[in-house]
Formats: sequence, C-alpha cells, structure tokens
Amino acid sequence: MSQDGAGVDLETSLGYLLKEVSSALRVAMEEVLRPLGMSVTRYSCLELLAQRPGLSNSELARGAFVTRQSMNVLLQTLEREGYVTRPAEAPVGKVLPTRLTPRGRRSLEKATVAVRSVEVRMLAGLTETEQSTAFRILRSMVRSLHDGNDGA
Amino acid sequence: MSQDGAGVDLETSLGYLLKEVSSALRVAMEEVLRPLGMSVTRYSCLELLAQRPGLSNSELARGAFVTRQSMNVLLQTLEREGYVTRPAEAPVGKVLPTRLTPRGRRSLEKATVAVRSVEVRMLAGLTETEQSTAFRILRSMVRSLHDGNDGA
DNA sequence: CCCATGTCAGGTCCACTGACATCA
DNA sequence: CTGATGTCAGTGGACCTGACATGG
Repeated sequence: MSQDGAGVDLETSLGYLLKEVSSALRVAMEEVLRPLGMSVTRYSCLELLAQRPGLSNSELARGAFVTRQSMNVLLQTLEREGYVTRPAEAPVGKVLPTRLTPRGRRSLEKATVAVRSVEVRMLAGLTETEQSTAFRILRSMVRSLHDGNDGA
Repeated sequence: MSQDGAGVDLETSLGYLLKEVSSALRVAMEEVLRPLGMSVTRYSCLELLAQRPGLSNSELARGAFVTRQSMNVLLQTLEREGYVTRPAEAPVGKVLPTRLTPRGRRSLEKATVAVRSVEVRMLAGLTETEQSTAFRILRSMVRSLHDGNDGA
C-alpha cells in the first residue's frame, strides 16, 4: 500500500480531517452540555427557536440536521418537560409553530455560555481573516456536496 | 435575537457550519457506501488497516474516532465475515494486531473509488491553495479542541 | 393530483457508558 | 498501583420504512 494506487491517504485527506474536527467538536460540546442535562441536538433545537421563533417541526429538523421523525420525538419531550409550547390547533395548514417557554429560554442561556466557550476555544489561534476564509471554504463544500445529492 | 444577548448566531457560527458540512459529508458518504454494504466507520477501519497493517483494536478506534468498544464490535463482525484476521493469541501483551484479508482488500478497493468521488465533489470549486488553507485551519481547530479536553 | 407536513409505529443500526479481567 | 488494553453487557439516540390524514 505504498506504491500501488492505495486510496485516500488519511494523513492528507480533507474528508478525514473534517471527520476528526467534527468528532472533536462533538465530544467537546457533549462534555460541556452533559452537566446541563442537554444533548447537542436538543441545544440546536432550542437555539434555532430562540433565533427564529415559530419554526415548525420539519424546519427544526432541517436546521438540526436530523429527520423530522427524530425532531418530532425531541419536541414531544421538550413540550412535556415545559421547554417549548405548541398550539393545539394549527393556525394555518398543519404547521405547528413552536416557541420557547421562559423555562426553555433559561435553559438555553446556560447552554449557550457553555457552547460559546467551546467555539472560542476551537477558534483560538485563528485570525479573523482565517475564520472568514474557513467560513467561505466550508460553505463551498456544503454547496458542492448538496449539488451532487439531488442535482446529479 | 437582535437586541438581547442571544447566543451564537447560527448563521455565522463556524461550529454550526462545521456540523452542516460534516452532516452533508456523512450523508454523501453513506449514500455511495450503502450499495457496497459498507458504513463510514467500516470503511475507515479498512482504510486504516490498508495504510497501517497490524493496528490494534484501540488504535483503530482512535483512528476512526469511535470508542474501542464500538470498534471491537465492528472488528468481530469483520473477522466473522472474513474481511480481517487477528491472531488467536496476543504475541505480546493483550494487543491483537489486525490485518486485511484479500477479501477485505478487494472490498476496500471498491469503497475507495466511491469515497474518492465524494471527496472530489466536495472540493470542486476550491483551488489548491484554498484546500491547503482549509487543511491548516482545520488542524488548528483540532489542536485547540484537544488542548482543552485534558489539558485544562 | 402532487407534494409537504405532523404523527405514530416497528425495527435496526450504531455508538456510548459501565464494568471486569489481563498485562506492561 | 497506574495505565492501557480486549471484551461483555446494557442503554440510548437516531435512523429507516411504512403508513395515514390533512392541507396548499
């Protein structure tokens, strides 16, 4: 596996490195969120609702990168525990706009502090310019990957 | 979200974008690997073994970013199905060096083609310079995240 | 009619935690 | 004794598939 057409060369593969980064980020996030009784997906859901109140189940699912079935289960838990509210009847169509309760907002605030500390740590050692560059490059990757998913 | 101290601003968060990229990458990888009866972790394991024959269970786990328990289950499956071999007795200590069988090698070859196509697609639209920059920045992120895990 | 949505159900896969024994 | 390892057992989260009703 040194002279033949061996595969991807993990040491220099951006895909492999990307997996490493996301693994490290996920571990770090779980580490700080666990003491708060929160998972990454749960946090993502609350954060989405804070920034865009009234999102529907399907919209939340897309925003948190899970299926709408998984998000539905999570929303039922959050609703039962009093972190979010949804109207009993859909004001229009079938979409049930979800909103944070004060309790959900308080819970989110603590989590946000924890998550922000992880992000700050991750970006330590990177200049503003580097961060902008990273943002642009990662956006390009997302676009390219999605183009192939359904387009081609 | 505009006047209060709301959290992370998902639209501009590198952490969120990172999750989006890794989600898209994972989906794209699974999409091309599924027809080959292979998962991402399974592929990672085989690729690691191809490049560094004789890795132990724990080393493979670290390389594939899963726990050694998860890797152990996977290795037992791969061994039962004839893709890898491990000595019945540890030549030294408890470490069981694992190696690909010819069958494992053949299986990996097909998967490598598929995975490479995904990577090529992901990097379409990026210059060599941008790819190098991305590599350096992502490496920095990994380092920073790990520093905090056990260091601080 | 077609498509997206909300919801429920069953089954499966995967990775994690916990625990224990072994060995350097 | 500490640390790393291999392994077994149980748990949980997220997935998929399928289904059905509702609404744009």
